[in-house]
Amino acid sequence: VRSVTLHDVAQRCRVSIATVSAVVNRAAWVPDATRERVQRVVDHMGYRPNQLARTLKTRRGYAIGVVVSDLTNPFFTEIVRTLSNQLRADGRAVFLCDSDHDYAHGARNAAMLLDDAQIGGLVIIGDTVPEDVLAQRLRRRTGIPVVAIERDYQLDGVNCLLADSEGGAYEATRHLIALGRRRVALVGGPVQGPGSATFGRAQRHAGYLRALAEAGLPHDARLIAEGNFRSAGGYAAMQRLLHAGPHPDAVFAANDLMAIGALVALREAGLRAPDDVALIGCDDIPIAAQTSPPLSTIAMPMRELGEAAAAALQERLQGRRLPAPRCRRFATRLVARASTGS
Amino acid sequence: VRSVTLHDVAQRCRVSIATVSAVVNRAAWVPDATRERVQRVVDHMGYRPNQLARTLKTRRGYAIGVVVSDLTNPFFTEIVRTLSNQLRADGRAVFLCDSDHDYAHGARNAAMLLDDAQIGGLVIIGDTVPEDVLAQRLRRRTGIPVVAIERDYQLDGVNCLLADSEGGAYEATRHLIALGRRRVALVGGPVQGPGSATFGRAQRHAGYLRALAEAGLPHDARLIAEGNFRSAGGYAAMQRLLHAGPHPDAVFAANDLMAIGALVALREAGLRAPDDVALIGCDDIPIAAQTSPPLSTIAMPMRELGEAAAAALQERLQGRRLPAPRCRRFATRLVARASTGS
DNA sequence: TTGTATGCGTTATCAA
DNA sequence: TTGATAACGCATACAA
Repeated sequence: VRSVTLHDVAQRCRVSIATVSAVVNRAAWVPDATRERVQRVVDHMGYRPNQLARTLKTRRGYAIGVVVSDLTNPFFTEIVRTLSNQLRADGRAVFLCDSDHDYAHGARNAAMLLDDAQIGGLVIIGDTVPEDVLAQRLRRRTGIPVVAIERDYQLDGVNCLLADSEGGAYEATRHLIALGRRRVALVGGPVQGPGSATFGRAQRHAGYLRALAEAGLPHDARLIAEGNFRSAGGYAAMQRLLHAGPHPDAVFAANDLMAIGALVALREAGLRAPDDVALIGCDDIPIAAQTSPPLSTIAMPMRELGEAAAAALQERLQGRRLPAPRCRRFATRLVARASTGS
Repeated sequence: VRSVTLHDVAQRCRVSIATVSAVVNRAAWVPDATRERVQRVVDHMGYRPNQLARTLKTRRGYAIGVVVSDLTNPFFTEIVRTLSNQLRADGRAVFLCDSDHDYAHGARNAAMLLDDAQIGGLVIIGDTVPEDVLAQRLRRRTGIPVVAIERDYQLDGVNCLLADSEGGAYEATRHLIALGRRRVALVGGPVQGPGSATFGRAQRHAGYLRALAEAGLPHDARLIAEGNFRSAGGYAAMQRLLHAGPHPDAVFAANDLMAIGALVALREAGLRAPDDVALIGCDDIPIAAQTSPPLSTIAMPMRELGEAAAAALQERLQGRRLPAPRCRRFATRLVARASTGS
């Protein structure tokens, strides 16, 4: 059961395969008469160009590869969804790869996509593809558009889309302080290993410190706990915070997943939010609005990021060389819910 | 910047490309001497076979395609993760496509994977690829292994992996009744449209009815509300249930996402679980254990499903024709937490 | 034991 | 305005 090839169509039309190819690729020189005649047969026979052969020949893939750090984090899936819907609307295939918090997996995913599948463009979401690996792969396949979300690669040819996490963390912490809280803790991202190179990780730490300093609050190391951007990490970090001395009266968690874990730890310790401990997260993933109490958070511009990534990619694929500034920054926004009080 | 080809290696070794190809593909007839010599050069030059060319020639893709109904549902992502980790361990590339609750997207995804990317195997998770579309695509690419999870395709060449949702729903409902509840409601999946063809959808409805009948409880239409397997649908369904008359004293939601939505609706209505309404979900996604109160649920065998899918695929790719029975059923398990009482 | 040659389905360069 | 034809990188039947 072979599929229809250029050859079949050509034979049926009594033209050469070159002509059919020209019609399919909308070459300008084909006269309208033959164009129509051929096109009709193409439609009738249900001819579809073999993308493998096409890519083999042109070295320009038609599909877009997406590498994502953690598919179980709604922050990422939300971005992935808007991104791929947009790309699909642009008529592109999207191949997604999950790295499951692992640099090795991220590296393999990038290599598979770039070397094996020979994709036409790449989107990297999160920090799971090491910079040197990316640089090396890009050296082989030069000129291929790459867009990174929430990671600041110092590579030219790659566009970086970043959220203003520093500002968000600053606002979050200020919000807690304005509520009258004085022992404001941070459940941060991992200081090393997977997740640590996410752009927002250091930014959120910095924003937290800036707000504290501005309010003249002392810097207390016992108020800072390290998580891993996952729920279990937030849970463990909160427990450590509670056992480290007099418990904090407010917590800024560097993402919502950790905030949810922290919420569980608080509940188990018999503490209530916001009465005993005011809690604010970061990302504004859908479940944040459905926890009990609903979680205050810093909304990350997930849809904007996804759409901007698709747009940047499409723009560069259309041929234009320079894609605006190398890095673009997107605003965040405070969302106050019950977990920080009414 | 060309990459290394068979030709380059052959030239360097002073052998023909056929020999190098044989070494790379581990042909039996190559003498150990040359094999080693060639292999050394292969490694040294960093040769990697061009998968596109290889697939174009052999018509057997190396990658596995995965189509998933809803990437924002942790039930699916959990399966996807174990599946792709397993496949990666088997040395296969995995390309994932999200259909976002849309038959058209599902159809396009399957077509892209099968026709364009010419994958070597396909896994379909959920109900988003219409049966006729799949049948048609499979007719062109015959012999390609396909595994479906939670959807019962009546196609040969397709392995179906199904969970015992009927039994699970039955247990869930019985659990509620055993708690002394008499007005036991169902928040079900969508009766038509995307989601409706999921194997578990009808099964859960049936299990619920069986338990009611067995307990001699009357069948009351006002106790059944239709959701869409998403949180918002569960929320709306619960609201309808509450407005339809005297509120139910127990609810079985056909998945955890809807149960979480229902929980929010209950809270907003000033009702408490389990005191006023006992609530049980289905799936046992990670957040189910972290809601307030923690959600009782029917655990679906997500890891087993993912691993079995990888195993079935691998088995069929290794050449064995018949892959055990066409359909395999996996057990579910009741997990009692606070939302149904202590 | 090894090399030659053909073709997979395209695109692209020429010549007609 | 068209049609041969040579790659693209690889696998493989067949000749040596």
